[in-house]
Amino acid sequence: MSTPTNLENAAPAAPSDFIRDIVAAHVSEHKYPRVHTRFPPEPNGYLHIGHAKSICLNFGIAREFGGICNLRMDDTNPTKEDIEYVESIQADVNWLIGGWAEDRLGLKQNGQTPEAKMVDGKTDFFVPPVFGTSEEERKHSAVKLEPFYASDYFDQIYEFAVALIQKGKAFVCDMPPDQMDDYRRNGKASPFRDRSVAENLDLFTRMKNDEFPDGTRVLRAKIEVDAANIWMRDPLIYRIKHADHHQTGGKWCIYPMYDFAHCLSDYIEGITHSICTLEFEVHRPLYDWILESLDLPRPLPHQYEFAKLIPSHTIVSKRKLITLVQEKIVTGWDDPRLPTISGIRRRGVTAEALRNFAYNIGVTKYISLTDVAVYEHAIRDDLNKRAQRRLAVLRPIKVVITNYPEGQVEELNAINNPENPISGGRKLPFSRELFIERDDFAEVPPPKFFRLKPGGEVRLKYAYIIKCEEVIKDTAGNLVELRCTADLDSKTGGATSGRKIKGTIHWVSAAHCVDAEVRLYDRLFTEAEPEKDGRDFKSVLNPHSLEVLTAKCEPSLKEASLEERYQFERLAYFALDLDSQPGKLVFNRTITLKDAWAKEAQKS
RNA sequence: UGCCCGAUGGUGUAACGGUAGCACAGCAGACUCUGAAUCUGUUUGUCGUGGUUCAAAUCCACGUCGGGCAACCA
Repeated sequence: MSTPTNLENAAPAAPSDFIRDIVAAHVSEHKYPRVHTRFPPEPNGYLHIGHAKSICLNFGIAREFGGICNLRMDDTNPTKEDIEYVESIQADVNWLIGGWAEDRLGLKQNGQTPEAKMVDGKTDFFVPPVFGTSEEERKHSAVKLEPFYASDYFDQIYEFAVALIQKGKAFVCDMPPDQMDDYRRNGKASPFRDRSVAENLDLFTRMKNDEFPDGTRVLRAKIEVDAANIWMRDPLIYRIKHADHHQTGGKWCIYPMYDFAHCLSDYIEGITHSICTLEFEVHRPLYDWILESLDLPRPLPHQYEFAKLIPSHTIVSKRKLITLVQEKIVTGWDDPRLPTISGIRRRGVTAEALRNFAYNIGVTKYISLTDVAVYEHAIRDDLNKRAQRRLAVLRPIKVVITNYPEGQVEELNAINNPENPISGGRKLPFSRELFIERDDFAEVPPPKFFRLKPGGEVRLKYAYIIKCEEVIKDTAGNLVELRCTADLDSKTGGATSGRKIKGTIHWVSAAHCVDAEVRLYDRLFTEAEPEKDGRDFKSVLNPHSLEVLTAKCEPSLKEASLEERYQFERLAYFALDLDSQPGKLVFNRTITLKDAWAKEAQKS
């Protein structure tokens, strides 16, 4: 999005956490020629706010230490993955790192796969990154770039498996799945554990050549039968799966498991710091064992683990996100109520706000629940500096200024953003008939109410001080109109404009305003932990997570753009939605302004 | 049950043997042509018990509590 040029760069100078400390130590001792991280999502769902934390960590490190961060699709399970997700992941990553770390993004030339070369007399596989480009440059470049894919390495990973067999460190196991699980749980050796290298090679080749049905045979690493760490109990590294792959089509009927593919993918790409979440901690010995068993010529990557983000008042598990989408509880993966990156973006949150949030929450190994208020604060903080102020009335009541001439129109000066003087101003039409916010009038005012009330005065922002003279109701007793008089000398800058009036309210001119659909989003769940104590998250859905209204907007909003952010004064921040058409404005409420009055009103 | 990891105010995080700090939230006030923003003040904390030390959130031991893993998922 376009960024006002004079915005202070709110991004804090240098984040610090235990992983960056490790990287910094490696840099100072020149352990690696260059820091190289990676962000390796599986394309089986949309990226969410938890991934955003990981992206900010991995690209942040690349950025701070002059390194590179590869984007890699961790696509070793074709039955769960889809090209739709590959595409959404790229869009989301580009958006989040745009203008911040996009030049650290490691990609590869379209179709490029690792080549075998000799290093120190050993066969090696390596695929170099292309980096230092902006998204814009990539779009116009003749050389097409794309993410890395674990599936690009299936040939090499297969070779590594063969090498492991040849070293006597892997074997083909014919046990049925249930029995194998049972043996592993009980630390018993597979009866096939001691097959000869020749037989293993033959069987593995035949697995690859489509001679066996799914589930009949697997390749297992030969490590330890009864290791304390279950992941070291002769873990499975290749399985037969007759399924077309979104990248390799029908080429393979065997696919490597995560543990085998991931460390080797890291190695092939020259990754130095393989940063993942805590649940992989127990896999680390296996990660190291595989790489160390293969006698590889280049420095090995190492794995470091951190606690994933758990935000309050939402859910982040892919399976449950899918449920919300499929059961149409939300409108799609980019529903602005969802914690998906595409939903967050559509809601109007900027990438910078999301990055600042990621910085604020830090990185540790302690599993914690992050209060959504921290997230909301990051959004408000960003939007306050960025958003153009506008006047709009969500729930209108009509006001007639009885002492203002009929047919007269004044153009009043309004400031676009008091936080940002160079953002300039605009003209606001004022006339005899206006709309004000329903909540800004009370016939029977509660204590400390300093908005409009019968016989009371209030200031219209940028305009006059008005006094409520009469309340007009229909026969049913519903409020239809307020008749007010204005202090005609009190216009901003006028003789009596300095009068102390406690309340200032927003308004629009009835004859000049434009209608817009506004979608008022709120938290999707009413509870901080929707699934606390095994409760069904659907039982705590917030019934008011979306309210749609037609708002009365000042006319300048006709020129609203998708890139801009708006504050409807005294209400909330809004962004134009994708659904907007020429002549039909649709705004998403990104987040409300803090509302001290709501808190005060609740006390009484 | 085994193995691994963790524990600092309400929440999140810092302090790397030497004054427990910051942010969010809360509360009180100032300012205000946004009850926003801004500013000021403020409540609340080192899981427990021992030990080492002049000195422990930090090192050690034991315990308690919480979490992860035990998929032909990643």
